[in-house]
Amino acid sequence: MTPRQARLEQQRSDILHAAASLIAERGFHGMSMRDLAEATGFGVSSLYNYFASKEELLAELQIRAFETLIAAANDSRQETPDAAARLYVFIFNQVRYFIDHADVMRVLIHEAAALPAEHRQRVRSLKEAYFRIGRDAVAAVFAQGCATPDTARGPVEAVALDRATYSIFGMINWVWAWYEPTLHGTPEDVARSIHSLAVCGLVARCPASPSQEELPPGLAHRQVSLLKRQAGTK
Amino acid sequence: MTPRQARLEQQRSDILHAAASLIAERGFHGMSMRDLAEATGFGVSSLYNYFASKEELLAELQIRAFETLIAAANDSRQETPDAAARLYVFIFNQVRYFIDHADVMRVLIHEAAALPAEHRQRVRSLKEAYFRIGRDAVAAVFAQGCATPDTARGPVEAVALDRATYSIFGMINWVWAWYEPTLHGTPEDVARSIHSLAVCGLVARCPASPSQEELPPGLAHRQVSLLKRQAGTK
DNA sequence: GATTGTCGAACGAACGTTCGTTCGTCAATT
DNA sequence: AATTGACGAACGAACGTTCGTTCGACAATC
Repeated sequence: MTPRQARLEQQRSDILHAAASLIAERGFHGMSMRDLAEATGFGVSSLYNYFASKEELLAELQIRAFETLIAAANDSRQETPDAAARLYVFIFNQVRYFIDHADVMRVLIHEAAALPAEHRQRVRSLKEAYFRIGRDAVAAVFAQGCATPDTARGPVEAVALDRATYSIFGMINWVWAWYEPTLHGTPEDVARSIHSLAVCGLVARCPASPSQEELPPGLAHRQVSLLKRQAGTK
Repeated sequence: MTPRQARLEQQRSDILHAAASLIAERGFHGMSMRDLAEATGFGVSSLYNYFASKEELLAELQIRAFETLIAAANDSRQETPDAAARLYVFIFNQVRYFIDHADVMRVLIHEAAALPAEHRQRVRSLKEAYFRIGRDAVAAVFAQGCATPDTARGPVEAVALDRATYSIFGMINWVWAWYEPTLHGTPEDVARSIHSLAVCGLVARCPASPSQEELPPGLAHRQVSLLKRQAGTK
């Protein structure tokens, strides 16, 4: 990659960072290109050297975010054979990512509908791919639980599995709305609470508590950065 | 109430209905007063006979919604002595309300930050009051679970209780993002899935399954309507 | 019972501002 | 000499809001 392209990519990334912050604060329609220009230090018109329109800027932001999320989830997929532990890794990765990039998270959740129809489909398919990864992790835990001798549950229907998966995503996605580092513990605490609720529930005796044992420090704890910055900047 | 006032209230309610739908679709900043005028059949300026500003319209929408939610939750609070069953009623009420009024729900979740500072505080206190109701229900289930002899859990710390409560709210609040009546079962199915996940988890043997027994058909199933319409008008 | 006055309610037009976007220019880099 | 990238100026459109006016219903007056 020529230094020309590197510099261009760097500045596109900077603009996306600033845009994520502003959109998270005021919504897509609430952020003006003049706001974004002031935040980045560019003139208003210079932004159009990097993105064709305001909408394409939003689309690029969401696409990059989901691609990063999917890559991180895939990387740490087959680390451990235990289903409950794998689910914990999945939950923790996403929780920490959302806590580290709260503004991007808000954009992902809030502004899917603001996209033009063309980019909508691309983002939706990425979202569905990510959902399937999560559902596989949930299904594995489900199957493992059903295999225990003292439960008489039959095989889980697909609809119920979908509902359970969406509910678990709900717990994770809602973190942006309430989490305060000074009030609610570490990201690990949050991930443990969610995982424990998902696997064991509020009152049941928990047959699998993988939250205690430490995670492999490699891929699972790898720092995922949505909009990658060049080394040395900021 | 004089028929004059009744008519005025009726039309305020109509406008709020239309606004909820438009804001849910495009966001607060994405809805223009001209859009709202066209949707309601009023002229643009006539809207200002009913609301002082666009922001006050949003504030009124949110305040009414939370007041309705709180009233419904309070009504069905002490129906049954069983903690798990009470939690189910709480979950089901909110799930059904969100399914019936998906647009209002989206406004509540998305547009809290768009409020001016004055109304912000009022909405926030309502939200906190509602949270406390939910947390009490969760705490009761927690305490009941801890009392069972085969678990060795100590008393639940306040922080963990908060995290669990927020997570359960997350499952419920996320429903708007995925629920499709033709794909994901009835509202009762959704509430049962969430409640089962909250109380029993994915794999644990469930000590309390109150979802099977029917609910009292009175207050718990009472239809809650956010923006009350006069009888007889569509 | 006709006339008059009051007032709420709805409107079109226009306000000043801000929106996203385009264009021509010009300095800096290659 | 050629290309890139940053810029201010300007565009038409749309924004939230205000204004003056009009219309029709209802009570009080004659």
